Amino acid sequence: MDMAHERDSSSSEEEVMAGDLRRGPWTVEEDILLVNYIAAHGEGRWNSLARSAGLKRTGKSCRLRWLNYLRPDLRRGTITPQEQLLILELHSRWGNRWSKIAQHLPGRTDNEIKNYWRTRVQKHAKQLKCDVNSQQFKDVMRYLWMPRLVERIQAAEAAQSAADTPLSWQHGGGDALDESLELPDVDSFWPAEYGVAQLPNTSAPEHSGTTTMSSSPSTDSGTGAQPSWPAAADGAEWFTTTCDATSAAAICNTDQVIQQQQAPCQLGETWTSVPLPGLEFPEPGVADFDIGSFDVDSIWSMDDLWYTQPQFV
DNA sequence: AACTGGGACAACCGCATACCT
DNA sequence: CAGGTATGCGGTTGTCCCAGT
Repeated sequence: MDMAHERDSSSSEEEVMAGDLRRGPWTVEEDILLVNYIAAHGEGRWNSLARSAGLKRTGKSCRLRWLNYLRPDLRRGTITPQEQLLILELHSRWGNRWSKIAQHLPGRTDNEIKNYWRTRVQKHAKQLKCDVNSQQFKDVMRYLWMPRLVERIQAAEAAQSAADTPLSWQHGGGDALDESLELPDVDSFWPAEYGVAQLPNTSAPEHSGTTTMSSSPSTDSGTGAQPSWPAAADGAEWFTTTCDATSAAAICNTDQVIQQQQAPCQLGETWTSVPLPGLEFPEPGVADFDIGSFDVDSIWSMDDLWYTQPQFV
């Protein structure tokens, strides 16, 4: 979206004048003034910059405009599944520390991430009639959406390597991905410090075999506590999302015992959606986090419940 | 065609912290 | 060390656009 540059700078009727200071949407002329001034003198000292550049704006306003819109290294366009995955993971760890989260998404601003969270993620929580900070909703993210995102990332990767053609992340291929966005490699995109542990390819981490909750290795404290899982072979990386029967059952409001896969999802593996035993599934019914629409009932009923498990190959 | 409601995003506001004198 | 100023951050609001009616 590039509303500011489409706006006619003469349409200033709605803009509020507070004393000698302008407020409201920025005009093209103001943008040019700010960009040119920063190009010549650099950024910083925003109050004096605003005056020197001839902008009738507060320093705060100039800084925000520059950081959130005019800065040349901004990456505009659709939030990719990789970025979504990272946002979910980092938010689960740090909460609403938007600036901190944004530092790990090059070219994205804290404002953009914050808006994404409010418009997409909180919307889903609202649809599910639960608080976005509730354990219930966190479980939905952790056990359904995040594995699904991993699945989609890997599927797209596979498709890309097979066809070596531009990809669309959108369902149905109707909405083209911003062409400026390169599709990053999952392994390189997901650095080890983002809550991944090393585990062997051939065996899942030891678990009780009961419904004991295996908490995610990522913690909100941000202290970097890592799980005491076995070391990996062959550089395998494990995604922190774990599939746990208790939480899955809670998510689905059912007492039915769900086959659990307590091993974290491994990024390097092939992921498959597996129907629950004894149930028939016409189509995968997991929430689609990207397109922003899904059937709430499909989350909460058993009819469409799928869970994801790593397929060892 | 007009209206309306919701989504998406830009911008503002208040507070906290850092920095400077 | 205290006070003032600048900057950064998170929450909230405002505005535009578009799909549905």
